[in-house]
Amino acid sequence: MDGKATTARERARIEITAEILAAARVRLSQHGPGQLSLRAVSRDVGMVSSAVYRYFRSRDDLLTALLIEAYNELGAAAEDADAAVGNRSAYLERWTATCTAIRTWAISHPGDYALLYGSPVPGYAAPQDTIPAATRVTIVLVRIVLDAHADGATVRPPPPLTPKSLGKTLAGALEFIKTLDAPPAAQDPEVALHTIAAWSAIFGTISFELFGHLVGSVSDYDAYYEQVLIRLADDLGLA
Amino acid sequence: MDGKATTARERARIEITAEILAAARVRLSQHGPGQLSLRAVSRDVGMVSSAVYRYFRSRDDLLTALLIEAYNELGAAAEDADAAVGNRSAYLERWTATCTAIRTWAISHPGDYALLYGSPVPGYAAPQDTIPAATRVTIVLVRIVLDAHADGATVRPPPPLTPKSLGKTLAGALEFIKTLDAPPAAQDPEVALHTIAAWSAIFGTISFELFGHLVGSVSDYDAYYEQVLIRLADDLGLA
DNA sequence: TGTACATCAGTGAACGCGCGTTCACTGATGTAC
DNA sequence: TGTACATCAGTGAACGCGCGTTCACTGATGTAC
Repeated sequence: MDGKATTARERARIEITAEILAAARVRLSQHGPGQLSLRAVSRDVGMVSSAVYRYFRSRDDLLTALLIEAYNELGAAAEDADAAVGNRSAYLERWTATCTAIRTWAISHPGDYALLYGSPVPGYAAPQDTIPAATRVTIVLVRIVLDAHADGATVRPPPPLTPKSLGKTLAGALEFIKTLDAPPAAQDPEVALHTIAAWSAIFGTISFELFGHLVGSVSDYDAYYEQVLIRLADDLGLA
Repeated sequence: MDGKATTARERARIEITAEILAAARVRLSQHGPGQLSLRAVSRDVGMVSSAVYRYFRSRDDLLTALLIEAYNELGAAAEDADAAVGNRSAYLERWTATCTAIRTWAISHPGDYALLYGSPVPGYAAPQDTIPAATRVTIVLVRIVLDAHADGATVRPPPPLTPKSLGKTLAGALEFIKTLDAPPAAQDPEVALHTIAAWSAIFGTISFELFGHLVGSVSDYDAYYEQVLIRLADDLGLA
């Protein structure tokens, strides 16, 4: 069992695990998180429901695996979109490309998106294992901001009311930013605040679109989203 | 039946309808939309499940009534918070008070909030009846922006890339704004864009907090939210 | 004011459904000698 | 290379559960005369 010679059983196990996950993803994309059940997935994959227990200890385990896979897929989409921009100093372009990729992914995987960013699934609490996957997309966005600020970008001076304690409020975020080798210029509560706010705004905008809150107000979601992105980038000092 | 002399039956009907709704709201606040079922509500209210059908034609009817009640409660909270600001020209104060009231309501009614702004309930589509109630909170926010812009507030000039078609993209929103007797200065796609974006950002921020996406980044949600509000107000030209 | 009938609220049993999970089983795959 | 045993994937029945909805019923409230 030195990892080289995989038996037929081992190969089958990996393949079927993937097959179950894929079936669950399809169900999720076509029917939403509410319709996702272990039995439904087992039916889709052509197994008896109890057989799935050979691959996932419980429904919650399956959910966790799904969350991780979906987060990773979204994260990869964001990473790829950013990486595809040749001019690494075109921060606005990187920002727009990344955010557009995020929305594109969300629209083509509405069920997954609802699972990740909609109301939490009742009776299920995501374990710590999902964090690294969940963080990938965030890192892409933050990295663009950090790169821009290493290159002289600035955020508008804060309004007069900013309390001294803002750094403490965002200590976790600032710590996280340090992890990413942030330039000193970006290790600033004001930059962190704008970044977190922009991050929330992006997902708020996508959620409003997908969950139907913009019906009647916005007729061209593509155009709307692009303009929102540009304003957010402007706010972050990207160009 | 001239509406004056209500019979005991009629009074009872109104009271019990309200009682059922109240029980459903309690369930919602304590267990979330996933745990909301007609049977559970009937149990809470001490009735047999079939009896609820005397008051609501179906589960979907009950859901609709709940949505309307919750939207109205949120709308009223926002309206009250705005109205409580004596100086009607203190737009930043009105904005902050209103947005704070929205978040306060959301936090004390997380289940209702998830029902209104989280992932849609599977198999349920909200009917048109919910629109007026849903719009109330939006009107409060928009009204503050409109008042400020009638009073000389301005939004920063848009970045160079703004397309001519932005007005068409936001035609619905501009139409809606006209309904509210918007001053000419505010009948501007750029103002509309900033307003819708701010509206989405507020609910995105609240959702991120309630749905757990800020865990680890933000330690003091009150302080964080207040600073986000101030930046949004700044962006909208409020002061 | 009293009686006869109509309306309606609430009961309790039943329908068919899907769910997560357990368990004893069969039969195929892998391993040790 | 062949045999004996251990491991494991998948089956099918069963468990107890909660769900939305229907239906014939009882008994109270309302209405017309």
